[in-house]
Amino acid sequence: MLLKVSGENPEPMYQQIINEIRRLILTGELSPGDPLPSIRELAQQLTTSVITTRRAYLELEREGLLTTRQGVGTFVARVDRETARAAARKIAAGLLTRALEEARRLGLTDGEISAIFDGILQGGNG
Amino acid sequence: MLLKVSGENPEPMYQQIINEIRRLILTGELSPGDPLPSIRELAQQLTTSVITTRRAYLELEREGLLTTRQGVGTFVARVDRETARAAARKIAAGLLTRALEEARRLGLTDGEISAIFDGILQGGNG
DNA sequence: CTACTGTATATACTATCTATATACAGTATA
DNA sequence: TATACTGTATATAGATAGTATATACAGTAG
Repeated sequence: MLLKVSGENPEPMYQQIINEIRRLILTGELSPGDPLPSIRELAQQLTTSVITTRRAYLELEREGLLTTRQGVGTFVARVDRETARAAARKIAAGLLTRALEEARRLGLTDGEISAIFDGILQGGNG
Repeated sequence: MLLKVSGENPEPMYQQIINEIRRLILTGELSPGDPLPSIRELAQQLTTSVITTRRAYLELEREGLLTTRQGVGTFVARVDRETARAAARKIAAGLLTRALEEARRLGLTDGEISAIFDGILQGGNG
């Protein structure tokens, strides 16, 4: 399991791990029942501490994306695809809402913001 | 000058002050040449420390939005309306780009993201 | 000259994040 | 049963970011 985390990213490491694992699950790259590396293994892989990896796992467990058993390990929880997609859409909606609100607060009209967004989509990658 | 900052907002206070003053300038509520409260005044108004308000002013000065003279005070810099609007659009583009990228990383297609965005715009306030 | 302004520096505290270590309880396997 | 792993818990401690308070200096305006 290869997570894209970086010490240069200003975001806390545990948050990066959460984001990455959540993405792998929501995109289907990790399936229900898949085992995750132990918190010790992951800490070693990412050259970070066990507290950090455990915190990430705990948060994802709280979200219902992971299940954990002492002595056994941590696994992707049973999450059907439609629920996963709905979760992804919800997260995206939150991100877009926040961006939209900030843009509005800068005095831009919805029309202007919409035009900017479309411009980004066109100009965006293929 | 009334800034909307809150200790409950997880964002650092200096960042909130920066955002608010930047907004006032970009929306035209503050005009070129307008004086800002002294760092001591603002610190008192917002019940925060001088270091915090000074940090906000310094950053905005670095951005070119404020000019400062020792012994005199701090003022809104000469910024014409079109440049201000362009700056606002640029900031908005940055916010939207980041939200879009995160949404893509969740496995959502541009079509889906666009639909979500439109839904937010419709459902958004009036 | 006085009262303000920004600039600089020092000390110190709080909160968050993270590293390292130790120990316990549970599980799986040989 | 012993071993090697797993997660859980706790302790100490360091680094960083943000912030509070205080003091002092230099500059400005009336």
